Order: sequence, then C-alpha cells, then structure tokens
Amino acid sequence: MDTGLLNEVFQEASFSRAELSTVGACLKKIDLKKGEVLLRKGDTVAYTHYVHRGCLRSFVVDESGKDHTLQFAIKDWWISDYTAFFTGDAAMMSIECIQNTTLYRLSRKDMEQLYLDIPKLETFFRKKLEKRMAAFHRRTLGNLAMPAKERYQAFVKTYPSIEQQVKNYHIASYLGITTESLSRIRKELLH
Amino acid sequence: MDTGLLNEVFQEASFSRAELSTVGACLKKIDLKKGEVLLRKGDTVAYTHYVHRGCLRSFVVDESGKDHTLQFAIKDWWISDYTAFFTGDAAMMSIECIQNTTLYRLSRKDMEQLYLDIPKLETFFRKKLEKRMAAFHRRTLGNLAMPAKERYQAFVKTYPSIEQQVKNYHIASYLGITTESLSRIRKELLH
DNA sequence: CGCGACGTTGATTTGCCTCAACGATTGTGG
DNA sequence: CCACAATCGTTGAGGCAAATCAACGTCGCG
Repeated sequence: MDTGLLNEVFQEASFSRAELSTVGACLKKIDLKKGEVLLRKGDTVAYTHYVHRGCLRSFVVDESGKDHTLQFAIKDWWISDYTAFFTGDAAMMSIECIQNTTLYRLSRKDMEQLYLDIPKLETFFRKKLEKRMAAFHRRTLGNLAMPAKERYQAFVKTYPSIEQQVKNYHIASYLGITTESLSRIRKELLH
Repeated sequence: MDTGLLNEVFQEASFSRAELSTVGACLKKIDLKKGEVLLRKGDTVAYTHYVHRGCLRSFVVDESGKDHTLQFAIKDWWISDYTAFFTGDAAMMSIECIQNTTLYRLSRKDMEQLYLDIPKLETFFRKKLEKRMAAFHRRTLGNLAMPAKERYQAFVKTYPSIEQQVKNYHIASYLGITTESLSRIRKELLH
C-alpha cells in the first residue's frame, strides 16, 4: 500500500512513517462489484473494512421479508458488524455493495497485534467505535422521536453525499418507510 | 461490603477473597427513594451502578415532550449512560428510580485503577458491556421489524420479572406506544 | 426497439394516536 | 378505618400518517 493512501486512511491520527508501514502490511485490498456480498448474516466476522471507493450498506431482513438498511458506508468509512467482530458471535446483519467498491480489510488478529505494537492505533479505532456508537444511538433515538418527513430531512442534512449516491429504495429502507412514502415526502418538500 | 454480597455481584467471575475485598473497598452503597433521579441528561457521568434492590429506568424526553424508556434495571443489573461514562461527554439520557432502590456505585477513576490491579475485572466488565450492546442492538432491530403487539410479547418473554414490577405507562414508553394502545393489545392477547 | 428496473401517483386500508370519559386501585389525612 | 382524592388503567370515537395494492410513466440498456 502506498504512503499517500495510508496517510489518507489515518489522516486524523499522527503516525510515523514506520508505524504506517507496519499497519499497511496488514491491510489487504479487495475489489468488489455492485451486488456482491461482503458479509452474510450468520458468518463469523474476521475483518473490518476501510472503504476507499464505492458504497456499501449493512442491512437485516425481518421474518416478513422486509429489508432494513442499518448503515451506509462511503469513501473514508470503516464498516463491519462490530458487535460480532468483537465478540466472535455470528453476524446479525449482512453487508453488500451497492456500487463497485474498493476496500482495504484488516483482520481481528492483526488488529490485536497492532494494538500491542502501536498503542496509538487502539485509541484511533476506539474513537472510531465511540463515534459510531454515538451515531447509532442518535439515530435510534431519532427514529423513536421523529416522523418520516423529519427523519428524511435529517438524513439529507447529515449525509448529503450518500443521498445523491444511493437508490431511493435504499434510502426508504434506511428510513423505515416504503418507496411510495418517500416519493410523496419528496414531492411535498418541493413546496 | 460483606463477602456474601460481593460474591453475589461477581458470581459469574471467579475472584479471590483478596481481589473481592479490593473491589469491595471501591463500592459505595447508595439508597434512593422511588422518584429520585440518579443521573440527569447533561451531567457528566462519573459512576456506574450495581442494582442490589429496586428498579430504575433510563430514558430520554424528545422535543415534543414524549418520554422514551431505553432500559430498565432490576436486581443484579449494572446501569449508567455508558457512552458518556466512557467518553466523558455529557449524558444523553436520564436515569430515575421507579422503586425504592439500593445501589452500589463504582467510579470511573476507581475502575481504571482496578483494571490495573485485577486484569480479570476488565474482562468481567467488557463482557457485561458487550452483552448490553448486543441487547440494545437486538432491541433496535426488533423495533424496526415488529409491530407493537409482537414487541410487547417479546418484552414479556425476555423480561418477565420486569413486566411484573413496573407500571403500564413505563412499559408503553419502553415499547414506544401509548398506554391506551398497550391496554388494547393486552386485552386482545387474552383471546 | 422492447424489456426490466425504478420512480410516481391514486385509492383504499390499517395501526396507532389523540381526546374524552369513565371504572379501579392506591394512598392519605381526618 | 373509612372517605375522598389522586393515580392508574380501560374503553370508545374519531383522525392521521404511512402501508398496501394497483396502475402507469420513464429511463437505461441488451
């Protein structure tokens, strides 16, 4: 992995050239086409993934067949089923590509070792995780509190770049409404 | 704190008598009456609490004044705003007693020190936290996927002892419905 | 060109909420 | 220990947001 890309991945932290190269040796590039599945519900989760290009979504399908998008991940995001990644349990969600995507994956095992070699890295990932948890928490509370129109507006405001990249039915599935309802909400918002 | 109680608190783990007494020295007993507030939204969170007797709930109030119960805690549970407890941010939720309650509290500072003295304790709490996160995750997914009647049935099945202890309006607030709706759901479930 | 995937629109239904009234239960002061 | 109030739970009527069902426009692509 080249230095420029590594600087991009870890831009927020300040790692030495040597540290970056240690980490870089553990990252493996993965190319996936639109529609390909990165993680299937029930799998054990050995990796977390940095998104360099493209877009993915994590989702669950309930008993009645309805599809619920939990998160999108675009450039510069990390994605995995973190509960399963850390506990070793089977994945509760699936992850698929909704565009052609380039990832760099990092295994749990390498991560443990890197934590020992480069303590700063543990802080880096802990902060990522805390941010993710807080975001998930906010989203959950938002879902409890807000009607669909406001949830949509909040989504557009928070993730403008995602809103432009993904299909309507994925946004609807993220908001927990049907494509028809989303269509009507959008119409209404054009005055 | 007496040995019997300490054995109860840490029953799942196997700590030596000396270790238990080290931990015990950091736990402080707190008695609270029904209605008293343990943690207020916006507070910084210095403690986590073991519930020895009674019942509490964590909750948020949204802009329209609606009350949303996030979790109940009865005997043998630990409760705090863990996101805030770990990050040092202001609490996003409040916690109040819904029965007269006896707690044992542990400060973040003592916890850090105990982790150094008794590494096994870190594992003990990490597992607690992972279980809590997974439960919260499942609940969130359940809320997305299930109608109110099924959410209620799932709640009764998962937490039968809580269902018997708390008021209907707290259960309704946990399920995200009104007391009227809960009343009607219950009626329907009696064939 | 024609087919499939996607988005929109309309008509109808449904689950839950709101508002309002009324029993039941609990608690408290006389 | 009773009386009365407050709290809590139930029931009914009416309304609304979003779902469902169904049909139709549009775009991209073999």
